[in-house]
Amino acid sequence: MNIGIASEKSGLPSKTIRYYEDIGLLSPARTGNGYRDYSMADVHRLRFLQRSRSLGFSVDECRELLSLYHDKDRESADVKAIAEAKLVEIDRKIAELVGLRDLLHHLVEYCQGDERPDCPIIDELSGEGMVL
Amino acid sequence: MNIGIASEKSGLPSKTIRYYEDIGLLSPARTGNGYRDYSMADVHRLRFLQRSRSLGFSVDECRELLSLYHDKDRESADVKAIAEAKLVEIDRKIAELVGLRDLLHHLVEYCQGDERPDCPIIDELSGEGMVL
DNA sequence: GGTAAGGCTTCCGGTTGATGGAAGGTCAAC
DNA sequence: GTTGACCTTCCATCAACCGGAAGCCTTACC
Repeated sequence: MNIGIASEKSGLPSKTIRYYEDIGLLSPARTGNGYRDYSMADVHRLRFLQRSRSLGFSVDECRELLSLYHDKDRESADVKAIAEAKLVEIDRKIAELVGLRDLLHHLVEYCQGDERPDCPIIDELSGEGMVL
Repeated sequence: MNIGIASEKSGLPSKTIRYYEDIGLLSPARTGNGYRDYSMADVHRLRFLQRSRSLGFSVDECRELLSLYHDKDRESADVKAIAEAKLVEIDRKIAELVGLRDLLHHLVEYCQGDERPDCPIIDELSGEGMVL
């Protein structure tokens, strides 16, 4: 199957699929004319990558998950550890963003948003604010 | 004042300060020996940048905020609009991450995390899961 | 047989926001 | 006079791709 079809089936752009091949995440067969030829197993692998990436795993983590996926003797604890680390990281990111939002929200509320030049947001950024 | 001092005073690494100059965010004077020579106004500008970036504004948004900062006739509404757009974006990012966390959390809870190979996380990623 | 469209190939460059390092000039102290 | 800290420029690298150019391959249509 050509890359266009693999792209449709996996939900990944062709560009991304070639990129994943470049960095060694898969190596499809080639037909006589030099076209890449994807098997169903390749597509499966691509979908795995698409799902993992959309769950926030980095490409390197995906690489690790893929090797665990193919390791029939894997221990589920190994997979769980990766997922839990990711969870902690996501929680940290959320907390950081919430803090950011609260601060920004506070500033926006205090800003009149009219035609006058007084602006607590600018004051804050310039170091003359009362919040930070 | 040399870049090292400006770095200390602004809280930005020297590398970053030079980078900001490269992309046209400031242009300090030079002394006879070719060293950059920062004024207090430069340092003020750098702190403004440091604060804006840490509030999640992109470099281009910082550029815009800086020009509003120096525009004595600015309307606070202009600044507020930028901040509000950023707020919406941050909220969207938070919602996305929360969704991600919930899903991942769900998977981690269902995973035994023992020495056996059965793993709902891998099942999910491989498309054999029950959640997605 | 010609040709036009669309899909495929490789390769190169750009994105964002810096960061690391090499090679070399400068300055202050001992 | 030489060490060490600081400064300069330039070039490369990171993640995870995306866009586009130049050039094959295949298929359809006349």
